Amino acid sequence: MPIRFFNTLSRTKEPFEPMEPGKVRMYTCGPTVYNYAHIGNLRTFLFEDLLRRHLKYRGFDVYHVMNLTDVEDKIIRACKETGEPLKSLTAKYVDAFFEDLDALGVERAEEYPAATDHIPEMVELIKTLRDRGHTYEIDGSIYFKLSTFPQYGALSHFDMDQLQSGASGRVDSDEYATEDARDFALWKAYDEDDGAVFWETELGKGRPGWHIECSCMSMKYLGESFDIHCGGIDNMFPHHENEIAQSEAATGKQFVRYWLHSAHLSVENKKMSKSLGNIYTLRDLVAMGHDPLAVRWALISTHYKQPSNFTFEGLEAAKVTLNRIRDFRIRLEGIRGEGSDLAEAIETCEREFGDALDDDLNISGAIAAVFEFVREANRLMDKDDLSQEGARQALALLDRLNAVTGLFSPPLVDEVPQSILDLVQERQDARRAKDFARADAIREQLTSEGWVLEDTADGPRVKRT
RNA sequence: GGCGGCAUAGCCAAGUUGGUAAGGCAGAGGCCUGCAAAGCCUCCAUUCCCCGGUUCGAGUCCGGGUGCCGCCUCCA
Repeated sequence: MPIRFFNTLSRTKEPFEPMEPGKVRMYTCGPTVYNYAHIGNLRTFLFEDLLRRHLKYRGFDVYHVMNLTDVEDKIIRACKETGEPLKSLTAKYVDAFFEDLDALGVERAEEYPAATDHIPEMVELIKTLRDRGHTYEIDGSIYFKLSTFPQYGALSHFDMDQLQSGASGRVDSDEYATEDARDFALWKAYDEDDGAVFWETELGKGRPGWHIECSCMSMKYLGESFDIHCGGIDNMFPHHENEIAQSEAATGKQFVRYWLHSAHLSVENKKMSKSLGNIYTLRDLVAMGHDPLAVRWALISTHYKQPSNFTFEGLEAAKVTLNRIRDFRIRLEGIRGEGSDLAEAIETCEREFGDALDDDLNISGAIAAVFEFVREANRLMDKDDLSQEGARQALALLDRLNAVTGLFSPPLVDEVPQSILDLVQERQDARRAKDFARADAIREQLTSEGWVLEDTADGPRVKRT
């Protein structure tokens, strides 16, 4: 069965075939680095991570580019408010962004181009558009003339004549001195509010519009036509629509073949908003004591196209589920004897897992396949009938599936303090002396200090709660 | 006003071309255990927002409602 993706362009699931066999070139809209990424942003990045990992799992050579938007209205505003220079402000949040990715176990893309490193390329692209008659200039700013690109709207399926300009209530009319309200800026002439943020270029003194960086950098690193472009659903219009207009007007070629958009995340059934105080960053959750991998689980385990609801109850459930996998791995690692293997179950699990993800990244189905396998393997271990080789193969399976999802990794080994080990030993002595009251008291003490004690066939084991 | 998405057990959430409701969490009972924990077994949706229709058969198709959500110029 081929991989199929829901392509926003056609609004249908299509078999995925890259332009160049065996090689996938993809671009994903990255962070605007003026703040810490919130869990909604992270959900999208996790979906894209799953996408690239699954393509690699299926044998594709993936070349993935994610931009860093480091010049833009909100950033400039933040600079004004804090008095911090653009570069140092954005550098701080770029670092934070990569820290978050690492904590969540997100694989690195091949390239992370920053907008401010590509001003000359953007100028060139704008000049090309100008030469081709797609632009006009007002007061030093250059705009894309939408009337020269009649295909506009193909992605979002908006009928431009029916768009109600300003319906979202977010448009500041003063901001748009364009001929047509729908035209968008390619280059913004310098304004005093921009402070020290400007470039002296052939187009004059100013800065690029937001959309142009994605057209420019994606085509620079991936070519004028490439396979996959992703982003949050909110970027579909106008951002991605504008990217298409800029790119295709400049090259005359199809820009992107498959567009994949992730749905939004709500928090406790409410839209994230400052007034509700429910915009969480990864570091907020970690500060509350949550495991980043539990956050990964909570954010990745709902199909990307499905609106998802983040709840603390769900995060707890993710933690418990993650622990189930971790305990399972530890149990497998302890298997030594002879017995049956799990060849058939492994084959079934991996096939169902792969089939599910091939079907537009059906992560729920993939996870379900893994739990069927976990139960079967546990059953065999309960009967003491799993061979060491079988256990080894089961662990190898988990490693393969972990390479795709990042959900089945080995637990981090907790450093157990000597004081805790002493208590464990003391309890063992008490048990041997049949002083169970004392033994239970010690276990309660361990619990209160954040450790769970389990008596296993191989002796007592402590782990973090 | 326009466009789009979603409604499946207490919660989260899958359900290809219609064929008789995955999985996880929580809960109940049992096995195991000195007691636990972990694990395993059993139970937990005559039913998939509502009303019609097509069909031998619909969560899945068609028509009509209801509710929630998103986008409509720079929010992933």
